[in-house]
Amino acid sequence: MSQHSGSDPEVAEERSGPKTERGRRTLRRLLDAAGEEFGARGYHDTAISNITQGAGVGLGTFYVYFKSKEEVFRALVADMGARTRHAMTESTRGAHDRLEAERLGIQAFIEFVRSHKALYRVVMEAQFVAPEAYRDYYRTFAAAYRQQLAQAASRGEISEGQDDEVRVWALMGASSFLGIRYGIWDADTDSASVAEAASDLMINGLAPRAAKDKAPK
Amino acid sequence: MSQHSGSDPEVAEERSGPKTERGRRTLRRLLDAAGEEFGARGYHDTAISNITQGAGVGLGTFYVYFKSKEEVFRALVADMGARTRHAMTESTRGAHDRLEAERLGIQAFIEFVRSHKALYRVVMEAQFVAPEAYRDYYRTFAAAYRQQLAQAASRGEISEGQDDEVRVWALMGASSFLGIRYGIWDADTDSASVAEAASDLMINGLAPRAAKDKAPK
DNA sequence: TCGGAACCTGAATGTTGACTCATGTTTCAA
DNA sequence: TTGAAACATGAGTCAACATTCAGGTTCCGA
Repeated sequence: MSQHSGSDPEVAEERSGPKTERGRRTLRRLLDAAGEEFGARGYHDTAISNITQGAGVGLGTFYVYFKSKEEVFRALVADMGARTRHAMTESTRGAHDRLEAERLGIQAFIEFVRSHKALYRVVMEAQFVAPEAYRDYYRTFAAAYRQQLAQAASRGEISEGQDDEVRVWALMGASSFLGIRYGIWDADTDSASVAEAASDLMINGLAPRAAKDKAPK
Repeated sequence: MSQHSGSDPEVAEERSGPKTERGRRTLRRLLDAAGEEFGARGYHDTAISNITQGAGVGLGTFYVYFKSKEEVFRALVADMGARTRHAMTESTRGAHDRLEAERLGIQAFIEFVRSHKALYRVVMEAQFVAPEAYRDYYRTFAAAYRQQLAQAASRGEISEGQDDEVRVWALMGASSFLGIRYGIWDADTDSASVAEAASDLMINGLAPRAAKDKAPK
């Protein structure tokens, strides 16, 4: 929950993070508070003093741990990237094939956004506040996704597409928008049925089903 | 091109816009300059003085036409909404059926983003600067898109989906991400082949093609 | 030719908020 | 016990705007 991923977020300290337990605790409080505040008010409407108050530390303390306002923000985006990938990996672990994994992934993503509304907003705002971090977020995700598709295709579970990079971005875009639409704007809709409808589209496409008991036209 | 849509953007003037030709020209210059600046530097890094300098007018003149910085921004988003819908309508006009329209639409969207990079950024940033305007942008788009799908389904051109709202958002998301990926980040890739690969996914899905000359498995 | 409506202007105002720094306080190894 | 490394602090600095305003200038009908 508050493990903040594997690789330490880049903190101000030239090398290594806090040296003492007290320091690590303070860093964690600052990161958590920053997530809350940025998520709730957005980057520009969040003052450093909001964050330090949220963390229950003095204003100056912030600059003991971060070089700038932007730096915490970047750390949060990187952290979210790791968490998102982790959640996706977990949710699709039990799938029997890629097609099932797609459905599970879409549903898990919507639910992930729902339960991390604030932090997910941070990721999206990164597009404007820290474009590099934003691109990394999606590039890393896309790379992992591509590999999944390639393996699935070689197993014959999905078709050989014309261009997996394109497929991956289309799929990420679909999930992303569904995440906003049903994870944030309309968080009451049953996520399973949304995922069912969406994965039906992603798996079978828009084309009319070949008629089985009825001649077409 | 610079018609700025049908319904006037909401200007500061309580009722009606500029009364004279000079006024209309100044308003247009301000809107164009605002689009340039916001698109290039983003909302928060753009100062009103940047806009007025770009438009070649005095600082105070801005407030003759707009109540606030946010107001121009909203006007720009609304304008872009109209232009986007217009571009999509035009590009799919000649399609023989909905499946072809999808491919044309994806390609047209990528090209639209390419040729309006700056303004498209404005739309995306609206998510944080003017959330209402952002939601309107997509809601209006979604409504029109749904209607297209419903009609196509009744004509038998596409399958009856489980939930057209979900399909529409997935499709918009896919196009949106492809627009960013291939319209902004990598604007050199041939848009036709991206659209071809993407529409193949949206039309036929990920599922392996039913074997015609080879038994499955 | 005149008056007022429409339009233009940029210096001045006021606020906001990121970041610094000089001065503590706490921790802990020797 | 001690001193120095690590950590904490918040008043003060400073630059960056958004917005206002009081005083022009231009246009046009009568």
